[in-house]
Amino acid sequence: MKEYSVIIVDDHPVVREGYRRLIDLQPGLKIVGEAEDARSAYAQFRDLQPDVVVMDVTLPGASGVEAVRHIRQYDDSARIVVFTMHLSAAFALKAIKAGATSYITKSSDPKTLIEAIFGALHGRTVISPDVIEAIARDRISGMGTGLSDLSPRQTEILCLLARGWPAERIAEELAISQKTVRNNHYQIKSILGMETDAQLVWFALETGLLQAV
Amino acid sequence: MKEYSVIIVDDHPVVREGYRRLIDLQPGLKIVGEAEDARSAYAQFRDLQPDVVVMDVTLPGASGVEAVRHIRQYDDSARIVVFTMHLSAAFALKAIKAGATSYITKSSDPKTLIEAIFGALHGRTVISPDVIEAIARDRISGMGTGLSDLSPRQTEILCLLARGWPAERIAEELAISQKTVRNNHYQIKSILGMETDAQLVWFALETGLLQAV
DNA sequence: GTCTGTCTCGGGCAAATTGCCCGAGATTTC
DNA sequence: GAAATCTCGGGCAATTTGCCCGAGACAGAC
Repeated sequence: MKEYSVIIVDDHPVVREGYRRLIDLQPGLKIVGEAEDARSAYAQFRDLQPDVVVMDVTLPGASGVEAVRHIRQYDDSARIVVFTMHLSAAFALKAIKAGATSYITKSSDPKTLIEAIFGALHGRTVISPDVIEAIARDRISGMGTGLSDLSPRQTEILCLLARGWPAERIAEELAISQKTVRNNHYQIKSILGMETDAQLVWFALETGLLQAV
Repeated sequence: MKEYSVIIVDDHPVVREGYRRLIDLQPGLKIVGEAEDARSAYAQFRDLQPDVVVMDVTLPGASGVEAVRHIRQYDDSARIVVFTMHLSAAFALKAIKAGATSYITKSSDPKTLIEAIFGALHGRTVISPDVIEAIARDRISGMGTGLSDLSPRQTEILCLLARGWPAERIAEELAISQKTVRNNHYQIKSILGMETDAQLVWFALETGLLQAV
């Protein structure tokens, strides 16, 4: 029986132990490497050429979605199973668009993860049921994730606004006038259909633009 | 050698596997039960009377801090190690005040967790270095968590504001005038020293007043 | 009893911001 | 090279904020 190689990427050591217990003891799978951030994930992939990568998308430093994109750029046939806490339609869509093969939440049954890994080996995409439901709900209630309706600049400004930066500081940071920041602020709220600034924060959080501490 | 009993509480199955690998294989410790939410954590504690509880504080449904309080109410000598992703001074202080013996973040070295468990058996409190630092930083920059500086009513209004409710809806909900809501809004911001509404959301999140999805 | 403190609720008003519309360069896309 | 899209900001009325004030309620202190 062929044994497939796996590398795991997660920033929490205890979670990596969990993967080992789950994946390594599975006949047919073998963990050949571990990484705890996006950069070393990429390095490990290049060095070890594993059959599958299992990774969280919330990592210290660069976003895991970036890591997915990066790895797929290097090797278009890479199989990447995203395994994360975030039950967010927007997050999932971003990951899939970036090139993830599957998207599974950590509250799923461990069996689901194993199935997703074997599925990925055969190029099958698995998305856990809770995420499917979230995506469906999202599609019904609105148009897409909403994030895609914003221009890059608007996304950038939203990011700063949601962090709690005052218009003044944003204007400095981006070297534009406060007036422009305010205009964008207004535009962003009306595009996303939000009434208050607090809602913007929640949006940024749900969408994965920002991460809760 | 006496073997101490442990129950683990976490809503992610894979993380629970990680605990098993870490704790169960440790000579002197044995996992006798698992729970995935606050209610069953309490039930398990009553049924199994373990020597230590290792639990995350962000659980589906009721907050883990409540679970800590509940368990300590039932058995004042219970040893509870909080093991969580949240690197937040306010969160840690709340957990400790609720009766947690130790507070360790998931990005800590696994050894730290084991040490905290054995420490807890002897009644020692262990707080991981990153949290200590966060608390120190907090104490220096402000006075306490800040939440205690707000009146009950202000806390209530903050809660609604941080959820993203417009002043109008808050006024309705609380049956007061919009003007009063606005005055409180201003007061809250100046008491807490915040400049923007987005910062209020982060404050509510860090302080445990609200929980991120 | 009265006094003092704190909380809640809101009025008032100048200063600042929002909501909304507009136009001009720069870039992209076809 | 025409059309579409971004980005940047001006303008201006309507609203909100920042800040100060007073009144009624209710606690505990003396």
